[in-house]
Parts: sequence; structure tokens; C-alpha cells
Amino acid sequence: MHDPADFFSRVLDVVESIPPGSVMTYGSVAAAIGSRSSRGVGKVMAHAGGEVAWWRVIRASGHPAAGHEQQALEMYRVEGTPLVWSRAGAFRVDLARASWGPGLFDEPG
DNA sequence: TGGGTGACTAAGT
DNA sequence: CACTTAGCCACCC
Repeated sequence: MHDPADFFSRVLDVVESIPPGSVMTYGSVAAAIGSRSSRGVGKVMAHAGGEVAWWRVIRASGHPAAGHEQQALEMYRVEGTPLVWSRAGAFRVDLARASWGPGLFDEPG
């Protein structure tokens, strides 16, 4: 099956550590496991997206997974994730406030 | 073994 | 701010 050392399990482990209302970028998740394969993280989410909070993993732009923006929006509303709305009606996660990291408990104020 | 793909990212227009 | 182009890394055939 999947060893805890596998890239696949490593990614899931990080995603599971993201608390509600916060998010991480694909690149940050990859970096958390000592990798730079942001695309590899996307592959994992596409495979196990139904077993983890995939909506807490977004792009560096603040946009959620391509083709799942509407699904993610429903989750952000119930988790209270800070969003930023565009004039065209498009939304985006406020990375400045929702960004999550290992040991990030303070802010610039 | 080698080549192609993608739930991505950074830089340019 | 939105769209396009080149670069990267892990996985599949």
C-alpha cells in the first residue's frame, strides 16, 4: 500500500494538518515535505481529493483547484475562510490572512 | 530507459 | 488585474 515515506502520504499528512479557515498553496505543501513539485501535490489531490480537505490547498494566486472553484466556495463560506472578491464576481482566498504554515501563530500586526 | 502529462509557479504583456 | 509563455517535478506507459 502506501508507506508514510511516499510522496503521496506525505502530501496527505500536510493537508490534514491545515486547520479550517486556513489554506496552503500547492508549493507550500510541497515545500513542507522537502519537495518543490507543486504539480505533484495537485496529482495527489486529484487522486485523494475525496479523502482530504482539498479546498484548503490552493494556487499561489489564491484561486482554488481549477474546475472546483464553486465547490471550494461553499466550503470557505462554512469555514469562514477570508476571501477577496473581484469586480467581475470572481473570488479569491486572502492569502495574506488565510495562509497557514508550520509554526505560524503571529502576525505583523 | 525514455518521453509525455498535469487540481502548478514565476515572469512578461 | 487578467492572459500568455517557459520552467519544474513526480508519476504513468
